[in-house]
Amino acid sequence: MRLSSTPAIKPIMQSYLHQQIMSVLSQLGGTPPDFDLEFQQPANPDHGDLACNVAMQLARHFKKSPRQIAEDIKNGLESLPLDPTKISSVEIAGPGFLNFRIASTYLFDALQDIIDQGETFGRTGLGKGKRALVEFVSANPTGPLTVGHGRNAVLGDTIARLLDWTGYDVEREYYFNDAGRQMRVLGESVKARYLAELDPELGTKWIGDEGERIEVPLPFPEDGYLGDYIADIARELIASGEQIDVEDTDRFKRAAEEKIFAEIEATLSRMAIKMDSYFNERSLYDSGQIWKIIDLFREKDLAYDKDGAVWLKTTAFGKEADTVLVKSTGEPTYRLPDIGYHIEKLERGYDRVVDVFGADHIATFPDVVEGVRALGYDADRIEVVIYQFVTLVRSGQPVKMSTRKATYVTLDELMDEVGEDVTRFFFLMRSPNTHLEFDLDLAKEASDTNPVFYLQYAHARIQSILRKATETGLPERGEVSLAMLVHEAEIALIKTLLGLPEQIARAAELNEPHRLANFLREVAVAFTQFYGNCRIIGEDDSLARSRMELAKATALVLRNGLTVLGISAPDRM
RNA sequence: GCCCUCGUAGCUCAGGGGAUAGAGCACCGGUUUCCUAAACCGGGUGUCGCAAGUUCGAAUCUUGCCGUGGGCACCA
Repeated sequence: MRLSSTPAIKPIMQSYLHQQIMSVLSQLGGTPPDFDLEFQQPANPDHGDLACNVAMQLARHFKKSPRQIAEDIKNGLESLPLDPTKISSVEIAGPGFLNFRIASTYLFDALQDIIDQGETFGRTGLGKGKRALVEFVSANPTGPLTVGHGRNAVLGDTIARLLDWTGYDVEREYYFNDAGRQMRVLGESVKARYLAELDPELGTKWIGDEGERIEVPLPFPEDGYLGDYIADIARELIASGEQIDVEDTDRFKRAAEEKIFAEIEATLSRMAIKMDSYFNERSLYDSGQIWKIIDLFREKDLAYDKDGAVWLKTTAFGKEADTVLVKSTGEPTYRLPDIGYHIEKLERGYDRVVDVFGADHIATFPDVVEGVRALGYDADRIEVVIYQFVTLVRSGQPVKMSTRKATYVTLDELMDEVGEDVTRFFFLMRSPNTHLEFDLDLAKEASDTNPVFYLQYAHARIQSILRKATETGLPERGEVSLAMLVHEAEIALIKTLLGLPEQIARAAELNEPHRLANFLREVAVAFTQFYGNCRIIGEDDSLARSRMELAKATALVLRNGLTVLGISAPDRM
């Protein structure tokens, strides 16, 4: 039997051992000034539950061999002595590692603790009293959300959930701009379709590059939006019977914005995503904040006029060239409102300001962060999560998508095809900074080859066992003795379960939800090994009940973990 | 040309300066009078892109080179 690794033990044992080892080291003659102990969890179970490399690190300091130092520390620890209800053994191995094994009584207490904590197991208080803002999606309402937005949405929402579970007071915000060029073109696109609907004799023209030529009504803008939803909006306007002044392009824009925003919210809602606030870029103009920022840059000699435009000295931030803040037309480039927006967020007092951006922003956000910093704000509070692009794969071939032809796959279509849970999980299961290959065939497969089903199945199976146990007459109440859980699969499972809080905390700290997804797979694997080796129904009542407690704790860990990922934990499949 | 990402098994990818670098898929073989076979068990020879450097120790940190993707507009 191959047992899964034990990612859990470290925080439990570490603080205790840290104290004990430092105490021994001071008896042995002390440590260098800025020295601190390092612990790690061995990949190999033969190396115990926790290892310390202190002997190797201090070989030079003590002018002794690492193994000799390890021997001295071990002797020192044993004469303290170590608490046998916490640590069951200390061994020296390899070049001088100290390998510690956790006492099983400690594990049983910890297991009881999981059960007692129930739905709150996994929560930690690292962010207690702190506030975080996660800004994500932030697509201008020019069309339906696409697969690419989906990765953004799921990452942002899950990061918010992770922060919530680590004690932060979290808000989700959507930033958009309804006053820019994109939205103007959107209004003109709708207007052109509207006119064409009213007047079938209205001429058409061809736009686009060679190979991608598309027929559109004559008034259609060259870079207009081509999706069918534009004509739908136009037809709805006609059907509404409203008298519209066709010169009032803004009316078409507003109609489009309203309709599209409602659809975006509905799409997000399918994935259990709800924004707390929407921030309109326009408010930065209305408040005049934007122009104050330029003055501040000028005062610091970081902005100047040239060729009728206002330039930001990005060369002062290490860039090759300066960049334009305000065009000669008087219209700011995106940098200026972006800087303003981030200052606004920092002034709202958040301890962490997380942005979720696609890879196309990778080179531009540093201008914004450095600009904010240059104005005296604590830009270290800004954390930018960059994710790489998504490729859909069907039958081993990439699905061709073209924004130009509006032949992209929408997020709704993706969810229609593979389901909401699978959509969320697939967007989360890879590190944000790796290019994501979304295999549609795998996503639709209802077997253990699909990682989502594998996790959900483990949960459903536990619930099934618990139902069955009740049906077969196992008394609800009775003696439970967790100390009966001595099989190596049982011990390994307990150790794995204990890792949930640390895994969530680490994923939150690094803004990397995939860590939790990977951890849950380990839990499911460890449970499956337990399931294969240890029966519940049919055993003596007290052993059966003890194992049921372990199974319940496993279900809790799976459900809590899946909840953080925004994925359901079904009782039956 | 410059900046940023990534480069790990046939494929998709984990990997927090540590011990013999892992998982899933695929492929091969086995398991069902037994709590969900939507399952389980067994099977891994890889220049961790290449080369230097730092370190007791490097897939991990530094630098250079090669390759992928993204970006280098008075677009966002």
